[in-house]
Amino acid sequence: MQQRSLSGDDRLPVYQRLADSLRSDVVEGRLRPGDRVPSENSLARSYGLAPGTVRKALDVLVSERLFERFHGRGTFVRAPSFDASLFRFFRFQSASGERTVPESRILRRLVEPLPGHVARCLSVESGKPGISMSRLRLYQAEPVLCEEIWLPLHRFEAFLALHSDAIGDLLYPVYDAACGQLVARAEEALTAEAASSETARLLRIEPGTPVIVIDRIAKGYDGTPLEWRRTRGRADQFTYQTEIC
Amino acid sequence: MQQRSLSGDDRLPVYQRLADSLRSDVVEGRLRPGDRVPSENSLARSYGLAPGTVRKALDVLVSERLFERFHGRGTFVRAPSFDASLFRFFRFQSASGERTVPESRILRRLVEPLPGHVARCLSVESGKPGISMSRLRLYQAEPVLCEEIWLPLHRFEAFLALHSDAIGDLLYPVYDAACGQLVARAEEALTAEAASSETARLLRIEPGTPVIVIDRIAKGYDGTPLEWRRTRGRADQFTYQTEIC
DNA sequence: CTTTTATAGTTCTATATAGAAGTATTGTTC
DNA sequence: GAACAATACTTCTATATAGAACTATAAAAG
Repeated sequence: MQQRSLSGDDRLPVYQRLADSLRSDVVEGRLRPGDRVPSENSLARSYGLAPGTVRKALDVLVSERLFERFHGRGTFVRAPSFDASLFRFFRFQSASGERTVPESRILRRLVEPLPGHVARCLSVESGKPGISMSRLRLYQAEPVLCEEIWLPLHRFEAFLALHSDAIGDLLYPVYDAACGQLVARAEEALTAEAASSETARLLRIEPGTPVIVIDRIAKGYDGTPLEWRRTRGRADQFTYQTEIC
Repeated sequence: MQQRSLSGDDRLPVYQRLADSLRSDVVEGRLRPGDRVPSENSLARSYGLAPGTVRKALDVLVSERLFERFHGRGTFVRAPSFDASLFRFFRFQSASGERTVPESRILRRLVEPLPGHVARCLSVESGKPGISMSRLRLYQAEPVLCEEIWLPLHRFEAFLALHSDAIGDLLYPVYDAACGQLVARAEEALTAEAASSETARLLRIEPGTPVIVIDRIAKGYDGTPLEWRRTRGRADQFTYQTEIC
């Protein structure tokens, strides 16, 4: 274990610089989700720091939800979890109450120029080619959500080549495996609107009925936007709960 | 400064027990929002603990957003802020873009038996008397939100006696001043529905238009539910933004 | 093979200490 | 009075150390 030193602005506290260093280990792929982070003592040795300082750096990353710690086992890079976010809020009343990932059915997948508002969100020039998808999500054979998804083609060419039945119910693992694109976090914006005829047909509801609309921009560890997604679902099956203070 | 000792389950870590002790100082009113918390050193002295242990206890309470610290100034009991929560999400397009508290107009205030679902949320028996209010909130003379509010009468009798013009645009300061009821946090549940004729009339929209519905239960520092509130606003002026990971 | 025991690793708690960095007040100088 | 300097107080950073608590693996015992 060789001696390592901290780069970056040396006016910053040491624990911050160590946190930055470890964070960039994740951003640049030297540490991947699920990987074990070196132990506090070994980090202290290899950086020549006091254990307390190392621990404080890890505190930062744990509170960012980038790492997670387990008493006696170690510290690990946390794997982000997204679908909880959607399916905690849409309550698809299963009599039993168990939570399963809904079935996904891709209705359409083709290459088209990215529309302006999507291109802006993805930080690419408007008109550049993108992959456009329509997806329907079903719960116990009932359609519950419909989605429009856009990907920038230059990052996801390998995705086009995939057979439809090679794509499971979750997309992000496929993005990783086929295109090397890791989704780290996402920004969501929630609103409501009256169902268009198209949406109403897909969700089998009356046009004009309120639907919840969730726009999501998924980003990599380095912050580059990877996917734009708009999800619609029946408002009467939706509640978002939160605590404020 | 006399020696103090920690009560509670002595199998818990010392810093947790100190955090519990300070938290109950807030719950039981010995420390109020805005108050200064004794300094880390003086807490260490008075409890006979190492400064690092005290600091760790304060870390807990800061991360709970109960306290806030200022480098060089001190540690204080944080005053909760609620209206940000609503008005960050309803964007009432003011050309200028400044954020002001909307005007409030109480349309109705009377004593009625609490309906079942409200009584349950307020942890009182169904049928017990409550204060029922309708309130309209206006932004630049435009009605933007309408609210139904219920209070348990036995805690808010003094509120009935108030003249209408003694009630400002914000209710929680009045609850505190008139009834000694401090709101510490709230649980909110958000959904959408089609506007009823009543709601449509108040908000000056077409019946059937999607509206956002926010149910809120406001609670005191000790967790007792104090107020039930249902707020409705035009969905087309609403977005809720969040980051997930 | 199963169970128990030892051991080595991990995070977690707690102490003690020293000084840096930031803020508010008080006193001094002009 | 205004500007500056000294001060006392605050939180913040960093070090060093010791042992508790927990987990996984390896060794020993049955």
